[in-house]
Amino acid sequence: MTSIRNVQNTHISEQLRQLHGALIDIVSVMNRPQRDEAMVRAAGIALDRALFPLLVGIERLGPIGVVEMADRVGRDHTTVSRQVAKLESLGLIERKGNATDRRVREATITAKGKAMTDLVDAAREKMARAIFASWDERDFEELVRLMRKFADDMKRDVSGDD
Amino acid sequence: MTSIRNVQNTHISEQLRQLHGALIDIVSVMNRPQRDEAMVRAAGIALDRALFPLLVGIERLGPIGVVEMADRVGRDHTTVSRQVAKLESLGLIERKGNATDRRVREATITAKGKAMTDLVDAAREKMARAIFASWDERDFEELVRLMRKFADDMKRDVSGDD
DNA sequence: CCTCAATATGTGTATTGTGCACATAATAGG
DNA sequence: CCTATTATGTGCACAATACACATATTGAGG
Repeated sequence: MTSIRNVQNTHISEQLRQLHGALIDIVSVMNRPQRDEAMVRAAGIALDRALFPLLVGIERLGPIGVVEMADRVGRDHTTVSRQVAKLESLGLIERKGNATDRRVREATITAKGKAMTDLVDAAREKMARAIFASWDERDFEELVRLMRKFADDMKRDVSGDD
Repeated sequence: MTSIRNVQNTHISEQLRQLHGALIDIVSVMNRPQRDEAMVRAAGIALDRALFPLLVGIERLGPIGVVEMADRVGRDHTTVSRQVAKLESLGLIERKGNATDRRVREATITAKGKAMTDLVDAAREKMARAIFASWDERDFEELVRLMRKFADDMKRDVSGDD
């Protein structure tokens, strides 16, 4: 192995560590005393901390079953089963059996639930616009493109050899 | 407001939604049955699920106090206090009072703890290299740069008006 | 120098969240 | 048809978490 190659490898390792650090910071901010929850609470609605990611996920990915959702959030399917049931009883989502596979009971967001995620989305967008206000357009577009690409390749890789 | 401006605003909103979607996917993968934990478990060591993010955080950010760490992970400081105490009793971190402020007991990773995070880091780097194998160098460098910038601006913004 | 609000850490205790063992229903493939 | 696999769900014990409260220290004013 040439020393040039070593340098490059070292450089990539450093870059990867940088990237991981940035991801930690981002997740850290997203974890803050649950900004979303605080938001909604301020709007007069209360929702258990644990239910929020699920509601958002169902809005984004629905109709979606319990198992797939559990895989997404990294929790046991029984845990998610209970939480989804709670969201249903609150009228924030509804479920109906899938036509072709009657084992799955797909969850979809209701108007009431959507009203809630819309509030949160608006708050998030406002925050995001503040963050990107000082960015030039090229960088912004590039971030979106590369982040999307990264997420896709990550998913592909994980499902591939796992 | 001109219609051109509307189009731009709509475009940005779409981009932001894209970005948020990508972030959800990324966090989703990072949440998988705790890849890290599974890794370490495979290496013969067992560590409570909840302790892992803290150990990694202390390795990255240490020396660091309980309150700041709690802020990072979005948990109550009392919860983190107990978890850090557990990490200490396991010999994975150590703590010493800060010289100038004797209220804080800063946590630092030990050799034993470092050995553990090194294992995980190696696994993560391997995974990351697989993901980026098909990327051209420019895109990769740009992703790192922009992600770091994004994380920094995000932090700045949050601490600013919160 | 003294007082008091603010900050960092920690303990007791009740509640919530979570996973495992297990069960049922439906599907898919010999 | 059987049988292995998959999706969902319940009972239960335990882990994780937050709230109320306590102690020690700091720092800013008076």
